[in-house]
Amino acid sequence: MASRPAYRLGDLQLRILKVLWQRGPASVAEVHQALGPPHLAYTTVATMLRKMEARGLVSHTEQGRRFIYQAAVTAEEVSRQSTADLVDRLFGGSLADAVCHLLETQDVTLEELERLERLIQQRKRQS
Amino acid sequence: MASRPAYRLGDLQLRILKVLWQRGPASVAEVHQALGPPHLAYTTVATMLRKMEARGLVSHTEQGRRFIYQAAVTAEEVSRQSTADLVDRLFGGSLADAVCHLLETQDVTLEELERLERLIQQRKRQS
DNA sequence: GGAGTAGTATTACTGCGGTAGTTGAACCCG
DNA sequence: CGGGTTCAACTACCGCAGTAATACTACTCC
Repeated sequence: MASRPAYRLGDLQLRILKVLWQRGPASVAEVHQALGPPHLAYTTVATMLRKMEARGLVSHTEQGRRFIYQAAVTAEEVSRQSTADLVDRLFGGSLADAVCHLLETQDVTLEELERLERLIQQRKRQS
Repeated sequence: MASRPAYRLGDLQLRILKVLWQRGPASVAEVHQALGPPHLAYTTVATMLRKMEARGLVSHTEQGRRFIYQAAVTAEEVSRQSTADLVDRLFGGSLADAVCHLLETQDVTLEELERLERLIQQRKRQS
């Protein structure tokens, strides 16, 4: 069920999820380490993980007295939701407008342009 | 100065800015009305505007005892910043990855694809 | 068994978006 | 002049991200 109310994640939450996506299940200590400098307090990470579990973003199992956390949402889901949210908020849901804007205002290399071209070709064939 | 710490705007803030961008300078009452249903309390809008002014997002002049607010940031700035922020947070700054993801996970019509194609052509000529 | 250690639980505080009630000043109208 | 209206100011409260200190618990090792 679901269609959870479109999560808007904070910086730390995202960083934590990235760690879990990359390394799979991990203890608090591992996540804490993996976050790298500037190092937060261990308890900060633990607290955040607990809050995230309450929101259904991660889940944990116990291994002895250690908690092993793992992501409960996929990177796909999060990216998809977040980008859709932004496109919606800023561009009234028009994906083309959004991409337009991206191409117009951000720096793009020629390689990237060509990559996108290929992607579009491919996408066109699919429809 | 400057390079303000990358604003991450809330929903209401964005909606208010959109009103101001569209209609130009406006009184609280006008903004309030323009926001449309479901109608917030008048004071909610007034409070938000004051908070936004404190953050430099809008500014006001006085006309009699009425405050006339106007946007202090442009739509361009906000879109640019917000999208860059997202691309950064989610895709490690890679614009191509971001667009890729957009094309892969969201629905795109053929028309949009063709529009994008033209845009890319045009962009290529520019570089 | 007692000390240290590793780990979770509890609690707390800041900042900010969002929401709104209350208050007080100024203005207008009869 | 006095009462209703309009407006901004002030205050307050919720929820949540972020941060962390403190407290409790259990395990380990001499």
